[in-house]
Amino acid sequence: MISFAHVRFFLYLCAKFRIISITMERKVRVRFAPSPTGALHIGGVRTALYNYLFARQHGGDMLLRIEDTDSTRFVPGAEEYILEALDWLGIEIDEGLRMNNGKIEAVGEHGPYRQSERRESYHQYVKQLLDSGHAYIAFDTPAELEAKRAEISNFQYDARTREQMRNSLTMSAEEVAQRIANGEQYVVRFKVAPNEDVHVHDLIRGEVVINSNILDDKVLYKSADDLPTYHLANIVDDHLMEISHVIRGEEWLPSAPLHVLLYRAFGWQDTMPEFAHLPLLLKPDGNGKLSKRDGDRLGFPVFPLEFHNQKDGTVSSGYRESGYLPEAVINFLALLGWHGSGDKELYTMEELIQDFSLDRVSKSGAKFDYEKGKWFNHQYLQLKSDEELAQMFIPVLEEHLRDAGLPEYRDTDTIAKIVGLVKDRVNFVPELWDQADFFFVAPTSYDEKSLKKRWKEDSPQHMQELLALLEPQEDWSAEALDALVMPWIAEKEYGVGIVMNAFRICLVGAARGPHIWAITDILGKEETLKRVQVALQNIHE
RNA sequence: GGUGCUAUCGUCUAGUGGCCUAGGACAACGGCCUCUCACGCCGUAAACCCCGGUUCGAGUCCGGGUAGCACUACCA
Repeated sequence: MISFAHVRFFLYLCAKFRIISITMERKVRVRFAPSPTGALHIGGVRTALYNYLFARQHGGDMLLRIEDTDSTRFVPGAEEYILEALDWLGIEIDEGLRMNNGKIEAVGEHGPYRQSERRESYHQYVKQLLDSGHAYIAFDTPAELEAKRAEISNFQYDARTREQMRNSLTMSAEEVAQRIANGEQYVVRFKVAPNEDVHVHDLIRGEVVINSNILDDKVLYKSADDLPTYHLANIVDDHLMEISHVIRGEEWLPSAPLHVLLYRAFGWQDTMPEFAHLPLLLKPDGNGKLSKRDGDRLGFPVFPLEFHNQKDGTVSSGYRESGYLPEAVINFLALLGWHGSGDKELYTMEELIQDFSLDRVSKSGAKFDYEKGKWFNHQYLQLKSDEELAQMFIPVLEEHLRDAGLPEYRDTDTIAKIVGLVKDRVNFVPELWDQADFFFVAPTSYDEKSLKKRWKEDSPQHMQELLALLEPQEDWSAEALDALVMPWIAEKEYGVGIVMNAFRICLVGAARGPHIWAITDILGKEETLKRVQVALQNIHE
């Protein structure tokens, strides 16, 4: 006969010895729980990615919950931004809030998924802690606390000091009730037991032990806005939403013991999630956490999408708008803090899901290397077909040609052909313009350095002769032109480099670009000859 | 200040006691290719934070330093 006590004891053993709890194969459920306080930072994106990879690999669920318990820091549009960014990157949400064709939708049985909408459900848990003596009510005002901190250095609201403060531990029940009835504002604080070693098992760092003396009696709930703080809401929601693994940034490691204590106070230690604290993303130069300012200073985005902050009116650049491909951003981010067992560096999302594992995540912070990010984008750009790239390039093209308009002979097929000629030399789609501008606009000026080096005394003479040679030519194919021009150069002994570079300057305006016959092929006979004539008139030494 | 985490080329990292004369990638530099600029290919330079200990043997294990970072709110 198996009694309830037996089951409890078994669960206790499972919690005590991790090996058993792993073999129990609890359904994997992870969550990404951002705050809508602005654009989603690239470090947050990586946290979301690792959660997603972990969930997919274990056939589990990826949840998205909005942690908006601080009404003062709310930024309009931030929530949409976060969901849109994840959608763009291909990080799929199984439960909670997600983007569906540009509209926010909520899916799942554990909702609502915004903490501000879960207000009522936190009340009973605050009460539970109060009733069980794990928490108490405090009336100290922010000003009083500030004064206390100014008066006593290193002041901490804890077992040593709470007896001197204005709270339900130092007042009669009647006085507490009276104050609340009078509408006095209060907070509920967690009562941390002193001098206890709290063990946190971290999947990346192993056992972390912190003495409870350094923990303060954290505020769990504030009556002012009738909302819990992060710590309470987070634990309650993770429990209610049956989260199995909490994968979050290293900045949370110091408060993990508090969270463990909270799980215990609620009596939820048997189903407490596993923790994994990810290393931080650091500044490329110097030390410290990567911040928005670093991006501005060093000239690269730290946000996935461009963000228009409705609160302060600022605009921040994004990876998407800078021409990044989502698969490149994913690959780049995945390798910042994680590495497979071999030398492989190019991973599709599917391969990442296959190979990802938390025990191969680094323990130390990773400096953000923007140059490597460019390289990843280059790799993924080359994988795209010319047609796909042409579609992405056309908006850029139209932007550049706004006044001039697209020449009629530049149809989509031709654009794809042009893209194919220059794509291997760019890292980003917008850079295609820098490489291919002369296909669309005839040169109006000629690069000085190129002229100095490649435009010789005889060049006008050569170009005149070349013009005469090309004018009667009917077959304008690359092969035909090559067969016509090369023997002529050889016969006249002008030198291939001399003639071709001068020719190139006429057509391009500088000493750059793809093979010359590829250029004449796209330009066509009429435009080619015209450009040489114009150059002959305009180039003066 | 206190507590915790971390420590291999400039950067991301491989490395789980002998396969390490420390491997790969980005960036740098040099060469090749070539009508140009790129791309690409080939190559060069470049690291185990310091001091002890354990061991026949330490980048790898242990201790102590040092340094960096994070946290230390009625923010998350």
